Amino acid sequence: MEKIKVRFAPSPTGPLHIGGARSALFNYLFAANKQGELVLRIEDTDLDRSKREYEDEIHESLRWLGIEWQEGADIGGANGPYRQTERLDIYEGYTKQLLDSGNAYYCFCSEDELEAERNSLSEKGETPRYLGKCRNLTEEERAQREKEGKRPTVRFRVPENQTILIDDLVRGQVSFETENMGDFIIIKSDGIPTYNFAVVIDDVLMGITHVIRAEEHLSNTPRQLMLYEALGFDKPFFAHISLILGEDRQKMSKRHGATSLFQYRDLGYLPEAMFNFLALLGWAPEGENQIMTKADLGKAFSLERVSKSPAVFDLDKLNWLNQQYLLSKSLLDYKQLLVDFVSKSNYAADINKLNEQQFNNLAKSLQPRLVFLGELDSHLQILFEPCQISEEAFNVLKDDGVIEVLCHIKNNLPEDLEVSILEVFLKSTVKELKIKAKQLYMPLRCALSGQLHGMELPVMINIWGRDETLRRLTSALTAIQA
RNA sequence: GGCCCCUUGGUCAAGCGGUUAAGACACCGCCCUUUCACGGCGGUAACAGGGGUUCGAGUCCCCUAGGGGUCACCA
Repeated sequence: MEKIKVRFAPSPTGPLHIGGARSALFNYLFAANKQGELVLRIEDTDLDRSKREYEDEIHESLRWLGIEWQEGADIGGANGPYRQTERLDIYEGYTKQLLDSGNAYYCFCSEDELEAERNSLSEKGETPRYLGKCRNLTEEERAQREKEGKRPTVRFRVPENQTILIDDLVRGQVSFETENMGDFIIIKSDGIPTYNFAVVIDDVLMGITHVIRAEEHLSNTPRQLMLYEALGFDKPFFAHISLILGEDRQKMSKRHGATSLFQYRDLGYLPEAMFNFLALLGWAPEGENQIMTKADLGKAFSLERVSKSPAVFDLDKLNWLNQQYLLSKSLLDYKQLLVDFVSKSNYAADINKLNEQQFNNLAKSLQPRLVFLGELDSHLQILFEPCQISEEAFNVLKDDGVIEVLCHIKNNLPEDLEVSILEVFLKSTVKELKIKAKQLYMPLRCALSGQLHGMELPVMINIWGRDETLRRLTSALTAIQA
């Protein structure tokens, strides 16, 4: 059987978004499942918006996610170049072929004219489209316009009254009528091909067997199919996957908060969690297990199980997955994660001052608590910034008996603040004062950290040291009595 | 607006003519516990509506409604 080959073809006009990442991921998983190959092609025909830095960022984002490809702009390959602006001479021959066969023609209409045409059609309730003004220009008319200095576009002549059928691997058979399509531009007036044209030629020349892309491309597919036909190319299989929506069921956009992959990386999400999460959006494995490695996912993936309906991006689930992956790290790996993450924060120096024992305790205490590494900051703030007592914490401190408990601790705090000694001390204090554990730990936590939640008290006290701990106790007592 | 696609709990989703309609996240409750977490156990909650087809419909067909996509010299 022919080797499966898929591609991900982003436009370098911005950072890699969640949706793009998911398309890349599905392509990758499909290839992995079939022992196929993945091509990474850069569709940079929008000269104004394409930027090399975005291209680099997209490559970097994909690598971070854990996606690998066999051919691409950054690594080359046998079917390059992989940047569309470097393939202009290739497209030229096919344009000529289409022009010669009468499947394409020059169009001299101005953008204003075209817009006016679309508007008037739209007002009449019809599909805005090109009506074909330049469809049958004579040689003379053409020469005349050229002499006037007009730079033409090249349009594809859409066959009339035809039904174009798409056999889509996820959506089944979808049909479009050519009558409301209008001749579309394949070469812009600056000589650069449009997406619909370049994509067809590249997919064919690069040997792509399966085009897996987002649903927004579904309505472009009939145009591409006509191009395959006119050029005499064999068609690949198509699979259009549904979109990812924000919580308000609208297409993901900036107002949905973090939408680029790197924003999640910077927030401290793990690539393996993101990979797992994205794979589960719009696809479901056969079993009930949700936590799956890259290899598991590759083994299990199939287009038949890809959902047709759009999926809402569920941050709660991502958070849960991330926490699960964080929890599964060894202490050593977890510490490395903390070190890397904290190196970019304000507390790098403070962390550096901790001895190994303290850092181990910190890491162990943090591991079951952090959903994503970005939450680290608030914990370190409690540790290294002056105490700010929150309103809820203050309410706890106002309870009966709190002052006695805090005073007792203040007066009896051991000299040696070893964590195990503190644990024993707190436990015996509970017994000694004949109170419930909660009546000791909660007020003490509130007094020292100003918060209701946080790391184990002995760990924090050990890091603060005797002076700082006493200072915090004193100031909390003062605040209560004020 | 035209065209196309989609519709099972709040969310992701299993189901592919006969099920007590899975599972996961979230939520709630209980347990564990040295507070907070982690963990364990349990619970609430769904086939958009209306017509058909069929002995039987979440599953097939039609209509309606809702949502989404697309109609560029953007991809």
